[in-house]
Amino acid sequence: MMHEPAALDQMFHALSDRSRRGMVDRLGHGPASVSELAEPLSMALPTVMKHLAVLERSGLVRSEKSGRVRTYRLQRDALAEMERWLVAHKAGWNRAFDRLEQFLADEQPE
Amino acid sequence: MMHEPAALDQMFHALSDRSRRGMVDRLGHGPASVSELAEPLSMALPTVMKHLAVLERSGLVRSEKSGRVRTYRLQRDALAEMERWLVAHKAGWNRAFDRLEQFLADEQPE
DNA sequence: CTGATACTTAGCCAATTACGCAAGTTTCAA
DNA sequence: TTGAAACTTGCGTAATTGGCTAAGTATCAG
Repeated sequence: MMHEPAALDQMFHALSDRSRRGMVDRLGHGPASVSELAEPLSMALPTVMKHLAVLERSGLVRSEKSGRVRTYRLQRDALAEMERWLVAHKAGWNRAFDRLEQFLADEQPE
Repeated sequence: MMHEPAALDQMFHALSDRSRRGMVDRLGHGPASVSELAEPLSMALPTVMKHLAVLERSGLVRSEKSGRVRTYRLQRDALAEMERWLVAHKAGWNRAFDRLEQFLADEQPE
């Protein structure tokens, strides 16, 4: 259960920035070029590229260049690992509160 | 649709560190004191406290002090927001690949 | 060949983060 | 009241981030 690969670090980190989440959002509507991704984000192009590099390192997106255009798209199954973690821990969350309720119930039989 | 509160930043960031995920994991089994959380993590206490501060700022956990012991516990419903984001975007992920498949099907009628 | 397009690379900077050590502070127990 | 336990605070340092400008490189259109 302690497999927790470093990839998880990268993915959570990648999504901890609003601009990057915005890019992911955009890519959910289909592949896009660097400038298309940059357009809504009042930021210099090199800054956008750094964000894209973070996303790509995390494995959430991938890109390929054709001519002078680099196209980014979502990486299939990339969310799987994060989802696994969240689902596994949601269980823990619930267990914790179940126990709390149990405890309260025991404390105050009224 | 662009509600994306800053809390999401904090939560994703909080979970982007393996030690912090470990603490959350531990708290899934029940509340714990600072030293209990520190014990398995070969780190100085002040370092552990900073990690805990990050988790608490994110809203994922909360703590209260009684006597000289501060007890941490998971914050109910904290994962809800992250889950909402992930679920919403998993849809995007799937949509993207549905379209890709459609495209490939159109391109190569063979 | 020339210029515009679409990225890339190479710095630079301010702010934040991650970590550690050392020295507090507050409780609790004897 | 003395000492240990359990945090807390206060630094200091090194690395990382998120942003920029300026100057490349590589295509593509004419």
